[in-house]
Amino acid sequence: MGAEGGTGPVTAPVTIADKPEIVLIELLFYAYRDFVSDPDAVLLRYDFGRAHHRVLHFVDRHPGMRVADLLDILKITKQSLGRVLKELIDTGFIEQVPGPVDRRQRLLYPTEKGRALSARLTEPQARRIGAALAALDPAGRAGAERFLRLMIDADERDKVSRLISR
Amino acid sequence: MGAEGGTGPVTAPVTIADKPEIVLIELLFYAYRDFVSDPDAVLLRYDFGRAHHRVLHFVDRHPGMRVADLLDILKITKQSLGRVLKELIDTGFIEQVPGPVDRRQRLLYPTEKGRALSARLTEPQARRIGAALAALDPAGRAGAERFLRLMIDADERDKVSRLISR
DNA sequence: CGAAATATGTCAATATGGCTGACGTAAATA
DNA sequence: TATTTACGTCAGCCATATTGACATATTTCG
Repeated sequence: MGAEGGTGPVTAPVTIADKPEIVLIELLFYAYRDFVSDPDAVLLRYDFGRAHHRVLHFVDRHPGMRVADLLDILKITKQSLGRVLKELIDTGFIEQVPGPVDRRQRLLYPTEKGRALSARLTEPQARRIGAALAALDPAGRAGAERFLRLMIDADERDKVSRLISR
Repeated sequence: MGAEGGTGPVTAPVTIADKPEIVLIELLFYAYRDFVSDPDAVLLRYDFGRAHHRVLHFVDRHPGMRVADLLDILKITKQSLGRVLKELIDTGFIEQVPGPVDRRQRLLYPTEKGRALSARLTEPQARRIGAALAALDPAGRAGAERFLRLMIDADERDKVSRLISR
């Protein structure tokens, strides 16, 4: 093979002919990059970051959820969650209520204020999604949803499906 | 209306009937969460993180790209890129070559070693994508791809399309 | 009942990956 | 020649994550 034996620069691009899956790999990157940036402007006004958004979203979506459930969704440690959650509680967006049956639990609820902020953060993302779905036919919409479900770890899919569909 | 005038906990969940777009919003979160974690195990062995992966991927995909192009894809500052890029260069995964026409540029190329690592990092993600696509019919596949393209900022779509399709 | 397990919180140190601002250099361009 | 461009770098800081250790209720189990 050629004279370039060294570990010099490789000039041949990786094409989608070589690896067709690259298209979706990269689309996921670009899509997520832009999609998650939507609420940044609003978050800034509250001195919050994306971590606050994620926490508030899931607490708002599943009022009364346990801390452990939230950790399992976010896949972070309780120490990481701690700070962000504390700030959301201190500023009155989330409230903790002792579990009525198991009093070790501290069930998480949004306040009215929390619900309102969550809705405001969801708004631009929902608009983006809505516009995309409107541009697709039913088969396309179903494909998008199925594809994303299949991106989830196989052993998490049922749990996620249950969370989403309620 | 009721007696609960205070800003007490809100107990009503947000349902997908209220906001159908939430399904896709959450699926994007769960999908990305698991999808990007695939290469972590391999990255660990090289003392690299996800930032290294992203940089190596795009340099490998577009050999000879300019630093400015990379910044525009990643949407980070040159200072952030700096550290990660330096480590990839110091460890021999990426090489810089002065631009032949504009010598201010430092064109980025993967080394053979860099190409190999990039392929290894891509592998598990490509498997995940491949399995998902295999489970969809052509209309579903097209829908997934179109949906993700529509998640990208409108004024970025053409640029991204050009990047991907070469 | 007492021991063990569970749910949660917290303190401390550290890593990663981002940011802003300031400044420097070489090369292209006006 | 003056300005702009492409890139790099130093310094400090912020957000978000980690590991490990330890504390406190409360529930469950033997």
